[in-house]
Amino acid sequence: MNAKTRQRRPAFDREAGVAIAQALFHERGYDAVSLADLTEAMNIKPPSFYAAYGSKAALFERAMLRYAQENALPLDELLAPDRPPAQALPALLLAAAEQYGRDSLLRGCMITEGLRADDPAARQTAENLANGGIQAIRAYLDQVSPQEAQTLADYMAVTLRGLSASACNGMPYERLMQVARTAGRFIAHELAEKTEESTAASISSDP
Amino acid sequence: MNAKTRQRRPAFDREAGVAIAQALFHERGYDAVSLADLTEAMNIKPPSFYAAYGSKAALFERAMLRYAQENALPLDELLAPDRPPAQALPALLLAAAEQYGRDSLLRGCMITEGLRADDPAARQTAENLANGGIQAIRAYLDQVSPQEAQTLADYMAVTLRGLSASACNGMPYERLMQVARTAGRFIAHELAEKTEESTAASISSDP
DNA sequence: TGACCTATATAGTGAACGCTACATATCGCG
DNA sequence: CGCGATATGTAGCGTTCACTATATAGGTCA
Repeated sequence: MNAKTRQRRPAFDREAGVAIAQALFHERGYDAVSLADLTEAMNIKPPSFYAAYGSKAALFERAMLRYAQENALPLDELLAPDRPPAQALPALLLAAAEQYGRDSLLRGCMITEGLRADDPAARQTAENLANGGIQAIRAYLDQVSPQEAQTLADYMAVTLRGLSASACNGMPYERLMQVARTAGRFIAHELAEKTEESTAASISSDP
Repeated sequence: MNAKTRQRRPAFDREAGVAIAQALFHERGYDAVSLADLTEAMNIKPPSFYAAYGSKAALFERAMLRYAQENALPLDELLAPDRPPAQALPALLLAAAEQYGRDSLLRGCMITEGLRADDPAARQTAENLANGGIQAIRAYLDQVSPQEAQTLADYMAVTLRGLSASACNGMPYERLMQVARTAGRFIAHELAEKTEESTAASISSDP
């Protein structure tokens, strides 16, 4: 008993509470989920809630971080620097559409939709996470296609937000995927033309 | 009479009130605008508000109808049946981006963003108007490019929603326009290829 | 055991929400 | 001028919001 000086009694599983909150926030959005909704879903009372999480906004941040870790797109793999953009960007769009439309209840991107929260603190949290994703795309494009980086990054941002919003508004999975395929094909065509124009340019042999 | 403790002003301009509400709802969204915000902006008291408009949701509907009449994109002209889609669809995207990003305060599409209202009645109103726009695009494409109508209509819907969401989240006007130009060029390229493929094919001349 | 400590439930807090009962002020009309 | 109809201001309705003061139940240690 020397090692454990004092054991915290886990009267209720706090991580499980974060998971419950994550689902509720993803399903309905930050503002539409009330304290009463959360405490009822967790089967606890408000004082336990505040002892465990501090505030609704703080729990939202934990829920979004959990979402980012468990559900966010693997940008590191999708946007590996040795991957040509004509392959990476369509793959990213497909992966996004697949995730946004997969679960009929948890539609869209929790972070992207969190940008619309009325609460400033919650919105700021979402903005920080969303900026991370956008900057990852931008950093990748700065390496592989610096001339078109800004335009392509903005096009990706707009398309991803449109996919998330459309998913939230009920566009079926198959049609979301079809739009992602279409946008990906557009990008691939555009990049193919650019490559043809600059024929003898940097030839990065792909493994 | 000690003093006229209560003064009453002449009747206020109800249409002007709708215009004020339209601006507030567009700027902040339905849920983020409270009755206190509305009555303060109109310089009236709640009973006058309810005598004039019935409810917050009813005023939102009037404000969105006003928006649709005054600010909505001229789909009839942009999507005239005799206009080729390779010209009409990019023009629609450009017009949308132009409108969504023009006013730094009234960003995005009021109807599209109204789809996110928590209040069911307000959301239903927005959905009815939004469906009208989508169906106009779909009806145009059914005429001019029936084979690709569904996919192109969905692509347009996703891109328009992405443009509106990105505008609301602060993407600058010039970058919105650049994304719209890019997406429009993608569509034009795609449709040009389709036309080349079916050059000598069955030319079912529609009158 | 019994002091100690933490997490819990009871039962609220004040503020803001959309909305309204009521009395009073203004207007059109004779 | 007076009367009815109407619209407005004062004041407050009931509800819900995020959040908390207080006391107790239950586990951990001496």
